[in-house]
Amino acid sequence: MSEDTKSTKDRILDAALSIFSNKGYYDTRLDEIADESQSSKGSIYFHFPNKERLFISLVDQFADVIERNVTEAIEEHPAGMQRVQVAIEAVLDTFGKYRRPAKILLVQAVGLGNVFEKKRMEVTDRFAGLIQTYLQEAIETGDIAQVDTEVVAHAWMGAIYNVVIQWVHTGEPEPERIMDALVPLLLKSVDYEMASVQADEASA
Amino acid sequence: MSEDTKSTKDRILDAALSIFSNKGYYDTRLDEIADESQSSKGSIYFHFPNKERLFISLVDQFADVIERNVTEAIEEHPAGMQRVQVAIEAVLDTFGKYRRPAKILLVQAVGLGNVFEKKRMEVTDRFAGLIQTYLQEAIETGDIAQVDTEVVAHAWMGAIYNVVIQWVHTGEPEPERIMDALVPLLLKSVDYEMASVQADEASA
DNA sequence: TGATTTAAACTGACCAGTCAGTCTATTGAT
DNA sequence: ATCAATAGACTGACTGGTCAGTTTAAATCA
Repeated sequence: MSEDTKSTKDRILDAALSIFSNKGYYDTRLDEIADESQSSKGSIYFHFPNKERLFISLVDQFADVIERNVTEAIEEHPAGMQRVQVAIEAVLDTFGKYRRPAKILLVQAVGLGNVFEKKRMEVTDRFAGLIQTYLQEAIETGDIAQVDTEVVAHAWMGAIYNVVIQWVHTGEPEPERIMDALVPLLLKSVDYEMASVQADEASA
Repeated sequence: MSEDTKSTKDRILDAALSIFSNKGYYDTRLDEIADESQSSKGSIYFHFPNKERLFISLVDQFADVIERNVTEAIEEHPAGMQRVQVAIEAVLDTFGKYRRPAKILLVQAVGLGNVFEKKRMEVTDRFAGLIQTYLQEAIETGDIAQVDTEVVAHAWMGAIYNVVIQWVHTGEPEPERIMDALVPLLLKSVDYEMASVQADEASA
């Protein structure tokens, strides 16, 4: 499916992704999206009710991708710390593969005022909730000692986000280096010495 | 110094802080700042060249406060991991004391487009650089083993930022709980078992 | 043909930034 | 002491560009 056989809606989404991720929400003009998508303003407003929703649909779309990748990666592993590790790796892997959506979610969707802030909280809570659940499981299976799972979850998310943001901005450190340094760091922070999980994704 | 004996410029800064932190940059109207500061639009433009610079001066102001607090807290401690610990505590302490400036720096200054992004990078790099330096010292003194200080620095900053952001948004977890859970977490992540540093600030 | 989709011109609310003018305080001259 | 001159701080009505969103008409499809 090349660029010109795609549906107009998809072309609009692609263009929006590209421009929003570069310029941020407020510096992006709908006319520019119309241009870049080889369509028109009317088209945009046919497919989306307004600028806000167009942007938010990009956020949602990517949040879904991440969540799907995590739950898929997890299901073939037993409950406990191994799941936590696999989940982190799946998130990092997804960010690594989709740099522009990552920038939208982690950078451009922040600080846009309260409407967007609410949406961001929603996504954030969704992920933090996931991490908390898996951590709780790991505590119950005895893999790690009792910890404040709420703080740990948010701290981990922040750590992951920030390292990825740095990469999104500068191209450094590369995903591989992030994976090598960050995963052990996070696991150690709850006193878990990791045993390397066989490289599933890497061979795919 | 009560509200009405303050200089106009200070009243403008106060109002700007309050409104920017609540509504974000783009949803803030200069007319509203003029209102709230009991001054006028002309006055704002007398003291600041434009909206952007007014906002940025708030960011700078707070970044300076943090850096000062950190360097002050540190100087009475010996190089090594104890400094790292004290630095983290000083940052958390400062965020805890200034919730609104914290929100400006951590939330409202993100995603505003490239001008602001540059400024944010500058501040971020400044702090990450500090942390990296202290970590490097701790490695040299043998307090901790070799680690990827760049990744660790950014991961820590992200962890701190994100937990604080959560608190800024929801009021939970409270600073004390953050301090209790987060500091050991971060130190453990580089394999350092902390010995509680005597409570300097607490008694002040 | 008629329903959907797209193009392009158009509208008008909005708001950052301007500026002519006022107000207040300080200085210096008589 | 009184007045005039100057400067710095401040006011708020006004403007002009911008751009999200609308409208209308044409094209494409079923």
